[in-house]
Amino acid sequence: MERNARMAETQAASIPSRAGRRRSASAAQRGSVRALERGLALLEALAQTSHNNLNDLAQRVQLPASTAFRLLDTLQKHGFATQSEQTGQYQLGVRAFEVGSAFLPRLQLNDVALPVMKALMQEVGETVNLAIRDQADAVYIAQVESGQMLRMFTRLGARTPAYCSGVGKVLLAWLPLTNVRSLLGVGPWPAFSATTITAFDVLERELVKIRHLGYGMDNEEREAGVRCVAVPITDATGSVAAALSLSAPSVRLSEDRLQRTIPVIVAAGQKISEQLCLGAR
Amino acid sequence: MERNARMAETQAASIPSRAGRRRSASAAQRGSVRALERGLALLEALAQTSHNNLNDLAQRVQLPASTAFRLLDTLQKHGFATQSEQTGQYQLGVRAFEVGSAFLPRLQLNDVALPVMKALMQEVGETVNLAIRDQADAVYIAQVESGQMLRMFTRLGARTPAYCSGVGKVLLAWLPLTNVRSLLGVGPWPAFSATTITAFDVLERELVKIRHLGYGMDNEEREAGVRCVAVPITDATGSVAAALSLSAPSVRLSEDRLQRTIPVIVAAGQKISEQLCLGAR
DNA sequence: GATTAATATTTCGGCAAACGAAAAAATAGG
DNA sequence: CCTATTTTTTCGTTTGCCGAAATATTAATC
Repeated sequence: MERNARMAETQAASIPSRAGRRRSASAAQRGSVRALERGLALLEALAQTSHNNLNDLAQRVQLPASTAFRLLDTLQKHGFATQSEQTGQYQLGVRAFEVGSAFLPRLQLNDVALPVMKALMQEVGETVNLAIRDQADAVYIAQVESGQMLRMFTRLGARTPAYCSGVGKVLLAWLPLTNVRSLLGVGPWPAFSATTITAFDVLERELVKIRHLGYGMDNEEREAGVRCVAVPITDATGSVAAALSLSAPSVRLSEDRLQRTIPVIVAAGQKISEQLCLGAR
Repeated sequence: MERNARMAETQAASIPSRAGRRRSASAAQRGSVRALERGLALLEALAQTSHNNLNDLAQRVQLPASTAFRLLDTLQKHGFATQSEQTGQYQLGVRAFEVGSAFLPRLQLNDVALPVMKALMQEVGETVNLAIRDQADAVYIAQVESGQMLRMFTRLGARTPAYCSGVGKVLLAWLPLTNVRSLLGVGPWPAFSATTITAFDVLERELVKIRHLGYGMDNEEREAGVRCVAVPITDATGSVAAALSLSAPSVRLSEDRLQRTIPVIVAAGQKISEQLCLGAR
């Protein structure tokens, strides 16, 4: 509260004494370490595409080539980037992967969630995903793919807006409404399909419904032809830590089959939640 | 070649003109961006343990607390770190995971390797791993776990010395011997079990054997009671890009069963390699 | 609930360290 | 062989980082 107030003030008014420095294009955050910020920006740029030459990268992060070079060189020395010997192109390094991998054990994934997810996939025969929330997005952190020929493609670590996905809406549903508003803004948000929710009041009603039912649906809101059912995973403190979802092509997920499937997914979500509580010493 | 010569020279002789600066404790790499280096060090520190308070972190990366604070603050603003609201402890952020996840598609994992790995696991009923080499280590980048009660535990993204693992030795086997020497040094290397190879000449003979047979074994060299068979995966250029392995408790992997299993693994490796060639436009 | 201890955050002046323009070297293309 | 493009190095300038120390915050102890 007090903290938020102060931060907002700092960011908005910013540096009352010294007058002429704010308009420096890339809005140097107050108190941030620029060199690190730039390095991280390069890391993200490297993560986006796999073939990057120096000039492109420099352009994309808005830096002079020589500066980008020095930063990339540093990233490389520490294994966060590599440079192809022949083409000279830059790629993401293994160390980025190693460090990133250390993020997962947070939810006791392998021990708790994955076995249940596998069983669920077996029972229903469709792809099962686990996602957590980051700001206004859902980030997929685990998945068990169905053996079906036609199936959803979601890369691990991929991110999708919360307002238009099953997992996303579930992750928002138990948040105070004011938080939801400050995360998403008041809309309207871009539509990905005919059924995408783009207005705040519609989303609000949807979230109420999700809280009431205990599960959420994505009825082709992100992508035409794809439905999904999502349930919350709660941690030991009782707050929503993640969302479990089952997603399938609409053609395979008739209203009938859907209704029969929902209890199974809900049960799986509860099972994971319970085990998380137990595991929390 | 010419490039290597120059690099070696630069690294070895280094800074012929200016004399007195090299011994500055944390050996500031020539031409590296210090702030970024320090930030990356913090990122790695965050990846090692999940509960980190400021002072511990600062200590571990050898920085004054205020400096570490500023860097962590920057990491946090960009989502690479988070700070627990109540305890104030720092953790790795989702963005680190997202960025790291982008590393995997390099090997067309989901499309090519994983299906074959799944099939292999089904057929043999033991855990299957995929690893790549980074310097003198092997890093696990994919795995399909067996349903067995007793099974190997290897975290994705984990790293193991190359000289004492099946995948590691395979990843070394087709490297020029001089490279192997400069990567590993001349030994002796620490032993993890009774059978760990600790001397260079022993390893050298082992690598010759692996090249000859087309597969490598780890006979409890890393951990007592664990055997594994590993085969190389070659990319479109014909060089060894990764290693595929099957690992199992020795009690389940008798000499007899082992011999019958080897051809299956070799075939799986070849299948992945072939498909990688095709996929390389 | 006052006192102490431990830890997290902010301040601030000095100066190393990062910066970027420009030159040089390497590489590719014609 | 020359030109065009991209990568790498150099170097003088100054900015933005640094870290000691002050302050705020939280937890622990009596």
